[in-house]
Amino acid sequence: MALQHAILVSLAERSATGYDLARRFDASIGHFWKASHQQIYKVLGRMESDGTVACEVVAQEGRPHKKVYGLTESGREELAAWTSKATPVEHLRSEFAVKLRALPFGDGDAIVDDVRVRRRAHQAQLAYYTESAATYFPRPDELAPEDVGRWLVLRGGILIEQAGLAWCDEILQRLAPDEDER
Amino acid sequence: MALQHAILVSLAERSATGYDLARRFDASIGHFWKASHQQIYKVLGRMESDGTVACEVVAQEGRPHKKVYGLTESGREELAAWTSKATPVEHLRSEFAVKLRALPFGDGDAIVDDVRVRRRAHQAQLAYYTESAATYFPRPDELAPEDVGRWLVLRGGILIEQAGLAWCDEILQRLAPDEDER
DNA sequence: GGTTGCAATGCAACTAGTTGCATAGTACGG
DNA sequence: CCGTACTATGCAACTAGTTGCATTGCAACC
Repeated sequence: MALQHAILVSLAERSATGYDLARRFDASIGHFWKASHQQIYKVLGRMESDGTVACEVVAQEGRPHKKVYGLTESGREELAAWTSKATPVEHLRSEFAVKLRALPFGDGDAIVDDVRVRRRAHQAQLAYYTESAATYFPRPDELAPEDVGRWLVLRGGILIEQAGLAWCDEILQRLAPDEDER
Repeated sequence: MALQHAILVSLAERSATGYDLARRFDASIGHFWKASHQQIYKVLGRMESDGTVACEVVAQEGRPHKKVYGLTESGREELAAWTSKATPVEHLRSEFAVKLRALPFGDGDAIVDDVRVRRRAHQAQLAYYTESAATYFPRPDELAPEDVGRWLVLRGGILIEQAGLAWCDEILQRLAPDEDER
């Protein structure tokens, strides 16, 4: 039930509708935890009946009404309680690694193509994180206390994408050494 | 249905019982795709009725009988077909990153403890991969063709764990700079 | 002689997440 | 005026994975 906690964090940062949350989970926090709007509405509904969040229905002109959710006192407690107990170390799960192991039984060229796609994705993501870091945290040595978490998360993203990129480069060097990598 | 493909790869490398597979998914291939024995038996059953694997029941003395599974022709085709089509790039999903973002709303000391646990886990995993690489592939420049995939997977593991370790170190430097890191 | 552990298989109930569909009004481009 | 896109919410059916339990027999340890 980790989505619950991701929602708690997101709502702690700022109250929002399910729709807003869905957009945040497409960007920002969503770089580390994806969720569809269906799943968000479902969990949000459960959280409301649990009492960790509460909503206020806001009528809008020319738009559907919306339900703005915020944390309740019990939600804030739940969030604090979650941070204070250890999160089990998640093991990585990479379909891509499985596929690499399938090299002797499959189509090497297709796998190389796959690596190239993946390499570009890592590059794009890395560029995004790097720019975000430069834009929002131009002086990482003088961070406001409330920004430390976000900065560290960005740093994690950067390190992980760099590792992914380096992996792709090693693979390409091994499997397609003659071709121009770009 | 990625577990299916992981099982196909594992059985392509060597025929096995469900029990054997469960052990492999605790080590080896399991470093990149975990699965419980329950899940394995379930999927194996479905794969048998799909005709991608077939089993032979082997009686044993003083032990329960066992079902040794192997790939069928259709299983080999399915595996090759899977390698030849692109795997969607999986987005990472890190409860830990979410937790970091919860820093302003939670218990900083507990989070630091969590980072230490995580750091040790990355260190252990890195040591395991490094040793495996040294043991099984002492001469990475002269790999047999069938070993290339396994070698690249190990390299990926090493790069990812190094990135995880570096992340933990950055976090600790930021959040607990005075304390001895070891 | 009892407990623990290994080999070997599996069912049942549950939780989490995905995919597909539905609705409804507004705004904007062609 | 027609189609597309955005705001906003949600249900239903399905797939994947987790958790808990059950069985059988042997070997080894204390």
